[in-house]
Amino acid sequence: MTTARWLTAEEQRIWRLFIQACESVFAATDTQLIRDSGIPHGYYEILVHLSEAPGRALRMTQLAHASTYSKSRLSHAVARLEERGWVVRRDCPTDRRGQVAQLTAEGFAALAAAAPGHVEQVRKSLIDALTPEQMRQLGEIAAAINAAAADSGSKCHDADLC
Amino acid sequence: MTTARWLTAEEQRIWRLFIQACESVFAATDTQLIRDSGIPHGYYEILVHLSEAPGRALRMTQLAHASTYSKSRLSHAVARLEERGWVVRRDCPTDRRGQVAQLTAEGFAALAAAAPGHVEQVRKSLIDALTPEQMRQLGEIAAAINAAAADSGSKCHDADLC
DNA sequence: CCGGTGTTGTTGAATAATCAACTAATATCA
DNA sequence: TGATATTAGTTGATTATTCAACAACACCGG
Repeated sequence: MTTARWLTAEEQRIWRLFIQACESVFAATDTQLIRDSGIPHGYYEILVHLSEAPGRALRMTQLAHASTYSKSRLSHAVARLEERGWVVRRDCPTDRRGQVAQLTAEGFAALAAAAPGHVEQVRKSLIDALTPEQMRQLGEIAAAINAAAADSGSKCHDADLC
Repeated sequence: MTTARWLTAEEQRIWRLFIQACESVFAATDTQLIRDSGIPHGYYEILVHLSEAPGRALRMTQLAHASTYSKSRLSHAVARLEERGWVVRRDCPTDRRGQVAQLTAEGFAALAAAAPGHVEQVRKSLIDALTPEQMRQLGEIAAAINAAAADSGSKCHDADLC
């Protein structure tokens, strides 16, 4: 590596604002979800992805990818969701190694009960804070960031996330 | 609360892009820091704030606020940084309840060694992915989000974070 | 069909974060 | 002053996450 280009004062300012903004949004949504529904945001995401899948069921690996969970983390998380009765694990019919996580009626009900408050909080923390133009810009910025990550991720050899 | 306004498809798309973008940036920076320096990003932030403080020292509460750590989390984290020899705790001279966390020479050296690689990663994950105009927009967007959080936070009664 | 290789998912140990309870010191105010 | 409330910070228990090792199965070439 050649001499590192240091951040300009402006770049550093924006970087820190960005960190703080992300943390404040996620802290607010997570706090609201736990307070009103007892569901941490990570679990909420799992339930959402299951609820949108055909048959409200997904293979563990697909679910992990959709929720950006590692396989291990998902395995532990689904175990806890199973204890709550919100998810069940079934054997995969086409691959005997595989497991299919399926949302139960109770899980769907819990999600349905939690969603309105969560949506309201997302509005408060993010959407209502921005102008429509800024929302549009944020979409493009986020897409650009994700594209860059996907690029460098293409040479990723990490155990779980590729 | 009246009937919740559901998210439009476009709002939901942007919200998910935003979540994913934040996760990809923080995952990348954290992975790089741990791989190259053995310092998780949260610890790095603590070291940075100390390094910038007068005397490279800060009261625990100020440090917690600067790093958006809860008091308990900071207390545990500083204990671990102390084990590494990067920080020392001293009694506060003006308030006998207080503790002052001070960066050691070793801690400063560790930070200095880690910084270039970290900066490089921030460029890769965020800055180089965006146009200068988008960086400017991101700064304003983040500022707006933080301002909204500060507003609703003004009625916050949480034990730690206010 | 058999052996190597990659994939799927789980497990338990180690590490980290959260939560509630607590000590000790300070601030407030009658 | 003295009673009470606040604030600073720590601690230990609970819970969550990561990490490395693993078992079971699928796939692929000979």
